[in-house]
Amino acid sequence: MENYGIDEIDYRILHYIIEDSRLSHKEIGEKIHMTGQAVGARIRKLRELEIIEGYTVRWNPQKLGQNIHALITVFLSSNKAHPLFQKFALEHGSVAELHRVSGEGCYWMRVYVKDHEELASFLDQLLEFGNYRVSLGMGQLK
Amino acid sequence: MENYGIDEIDYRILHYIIEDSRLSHKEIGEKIHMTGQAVGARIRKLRELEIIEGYTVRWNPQKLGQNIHALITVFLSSNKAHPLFQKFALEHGSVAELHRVSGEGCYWMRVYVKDHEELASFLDQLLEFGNYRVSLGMGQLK
DNA sequence: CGAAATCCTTTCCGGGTGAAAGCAGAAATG
DNA sequence: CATTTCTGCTTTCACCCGGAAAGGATTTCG
Repeated sequence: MENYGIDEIDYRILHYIIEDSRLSHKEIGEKIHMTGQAVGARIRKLRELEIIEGYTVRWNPQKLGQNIHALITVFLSSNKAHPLFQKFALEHGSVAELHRVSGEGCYWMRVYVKDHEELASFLDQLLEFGNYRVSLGMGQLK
Repeated sequence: MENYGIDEIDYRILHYIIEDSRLSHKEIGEKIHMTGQAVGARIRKLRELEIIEGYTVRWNPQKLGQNIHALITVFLSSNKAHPLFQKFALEHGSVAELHRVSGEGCYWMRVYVKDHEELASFLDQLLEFGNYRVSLGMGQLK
């Protein structure tokens, strides 16, 4: 819970740029009654503390033909399977996110593919390493 | 698979800005042998097509004291529970992501909390609506 | 009280962004 | 084949943003 020197103002700034990282410092400053430069200094601090890890975009897989959004929990069948599975998942372009987990399963991952066929093929490959449980995303609410 | 007018160059640009949305158009242009303005026009097109939905940052929940990253599948006990559950999840600050799913469960969500106590309290509230399965994130690999 | 630290504002400069105009190559048409 | 049209890139330009530096207000501590 090392809270570094983060205060309420930093939180508010962080929320604003999570929402839209292209807000100018000046615009954010107007919301919180500061100059843009002061906001810039705080954002720089958030970067240096690595609370902000990087800048990216929200993009729409469906509009690129990735119509299937699968949330997959993986149960490896043997301890030896880990390195191979990791290599597989890291290198596979359909895997958008991968976590080691405890609780249900060994890994959890997010996969985007374009159709059922591609999903089936992916799951076939996955069977090499162990078992899985799949949920298909039907719409993001938040 | 409505591919709009997206070509290989657009894909490359998109990958670059998913990686780092603060790359200047000029820098991207150097990688793909174009001027910054041409890159800017393509990015504008990606925004207008809503392939790029918005700009945001990658941030580190742990450094803000949100030490627990829970991946939760929710099984609602009754059809009547949906509206209330949705309201609960949408309004609860710990819920970072929420999807309707088919397959395992009714909903899938990502939750950040600071400790086990907070998680337990959250799960208690969740029990009002139905059942759940929890996995705890132990490290992101991708 | 005086010094140091912190954090803000003011000022200024380099550079990025987006608009507009112009140009080149490809495709369509007579 | 010549002409027109369209598309997408480059050039130019004006504006604004972001970061650095310097200065000022407030708090902390000996």
